[in-house]
Amino acid sequence: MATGRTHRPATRSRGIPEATVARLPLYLRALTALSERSVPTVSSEELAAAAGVNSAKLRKDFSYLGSYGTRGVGYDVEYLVYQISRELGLTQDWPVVIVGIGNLGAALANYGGFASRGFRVAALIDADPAMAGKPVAGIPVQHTDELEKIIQDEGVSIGVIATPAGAAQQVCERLVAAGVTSILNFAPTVLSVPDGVDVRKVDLSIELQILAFHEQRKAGELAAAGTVVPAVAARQESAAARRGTAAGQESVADQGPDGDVPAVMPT
Amino acid sequence: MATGRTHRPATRSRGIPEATVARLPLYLRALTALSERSVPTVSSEELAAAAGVNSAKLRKDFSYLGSYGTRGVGYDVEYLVYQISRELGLTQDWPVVIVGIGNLGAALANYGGFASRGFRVAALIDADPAMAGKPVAGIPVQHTDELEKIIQDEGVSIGVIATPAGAAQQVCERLVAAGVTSILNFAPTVLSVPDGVDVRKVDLSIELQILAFHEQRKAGELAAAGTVVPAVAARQESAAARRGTAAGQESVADQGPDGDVPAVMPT
DNA sequence: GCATGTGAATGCATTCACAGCG
DNA sequence: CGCTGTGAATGCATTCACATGC
Repeated sequence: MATGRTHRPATRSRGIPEATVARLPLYLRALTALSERSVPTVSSEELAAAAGVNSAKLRKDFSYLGSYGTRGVGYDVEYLVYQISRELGLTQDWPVVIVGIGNLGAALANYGGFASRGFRVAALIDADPAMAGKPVAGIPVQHTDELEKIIQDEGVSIGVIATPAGAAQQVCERLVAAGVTSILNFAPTVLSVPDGVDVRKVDLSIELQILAFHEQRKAGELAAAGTVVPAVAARQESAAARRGTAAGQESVADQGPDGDVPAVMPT
Repeated sequence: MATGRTHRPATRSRGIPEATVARLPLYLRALTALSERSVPTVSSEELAAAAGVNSAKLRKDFSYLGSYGTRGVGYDVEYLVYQISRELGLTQDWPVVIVGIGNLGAALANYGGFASRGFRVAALIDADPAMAGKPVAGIPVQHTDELEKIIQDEGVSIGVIATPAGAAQQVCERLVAAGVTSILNFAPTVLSVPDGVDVRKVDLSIELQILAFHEQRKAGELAAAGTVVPAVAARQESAAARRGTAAGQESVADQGPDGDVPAVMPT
């Protein structure tokens, strides 16, 4: 397995549903915005709208954390910010390492969202000796040889993998062996990890493919209904023009030899 | 709403569950790898292992597409690759535009996974006039003024937003008005879109926060069990040392004025 | 009165387990 | 005989609707 879930029945402490956990950061962001505008209190309806969910769901989510609202009034913004931050573990400092400083790794290093909210880029690591010492986002890149040392010295438990797909599993194993127990994987590979290690995956091409599926269905439905949408017509024309072949089966799975693109891999 | 789901009951055509759609790209990737190694046929068990799911789920997923396997044998790799590609709409060409060519936008433009699988970067768009004409990944950046023209000329229906959070909603509206109906959003904001437009969100800081939640719980459980994990101990020491304050509530939500980080925003 | 908090109802998704077929 | 394909069973997540309490 490597599905990014801890599979044991989760030591019956306070079982917050996974789906709820995934929404807490959303609420937190909306609340932080309110807090910055000095809004003192907010109703489930308003907050739900800001976070893009419906209010019943939000109330149920919050009910897992405890009773932090006031009936007839709403929620105290500051208090909720604190409670959610604490629940998510953001009141402590989480050093993270980013491995693979290509295009994507550099973008991540520069990402403001890392620095805020208790995360801190403890080190940037790359296999290319030519990168060593070169500063990215103000932090000097270190060579992969240092990986274990860095993780132990800094007490890193969260690692970000932004290497090519071919290197990801090996990097993953070194991270885990050195003590990392949570991994955010940007490489398009299934990582296998021992029990107790969480993996979350961010996969650009998967997201695009899901969108394409829905796009296609929209187009199909419209066509069936006899509607003609200009943009769609244009796309299909130009697509047909560009593509030599008729149905285009074998455009799938050809993309030149690998090891070319800097930090991210084919599909 | 803006939850990235078409909310109508989906014109009873062939209702492939959303969860299944989200896994098809995974299967496709595993199958493509097998195909490249000229493996002719594969069992649900093997393929499931390669894709990181269990075999029952995989079989059920495939059953929504039709009966493409052979009992007692398994699935024909090439045939399945084709069927899934077709189902996902990858046998046609999808021009996409990327808006916001900062660090992240550039990484996306260079991303190999874009180019393969039927996606084609039709244009890179940025609001900074200084960027105009500058080539990124071999494609000249165009100014935001051209946005509508590009989308119409190229028949673009999928847009990628990699701008700062502040600009995202406005960009989104222009994309939609120009005819885009699917959006992949990297900006940490809730986009609101009209019905019929799909939005998918990729949010780095949310992923990290979810990992932190699980990390924290692991640490708690271990502590409760009296175990001492070196890495954890180290992290907590150094965290305490670095942080002046005791419980650290107000490290949340301070990160200097915005408009500093190139293509991606705070949290 | 009004918005929270929550049992109960519904709807999806996953898993089980085995009938069916090559 | 082995592996697919799928009804039936289970488990989660979302939604409904209203009792509860400020």
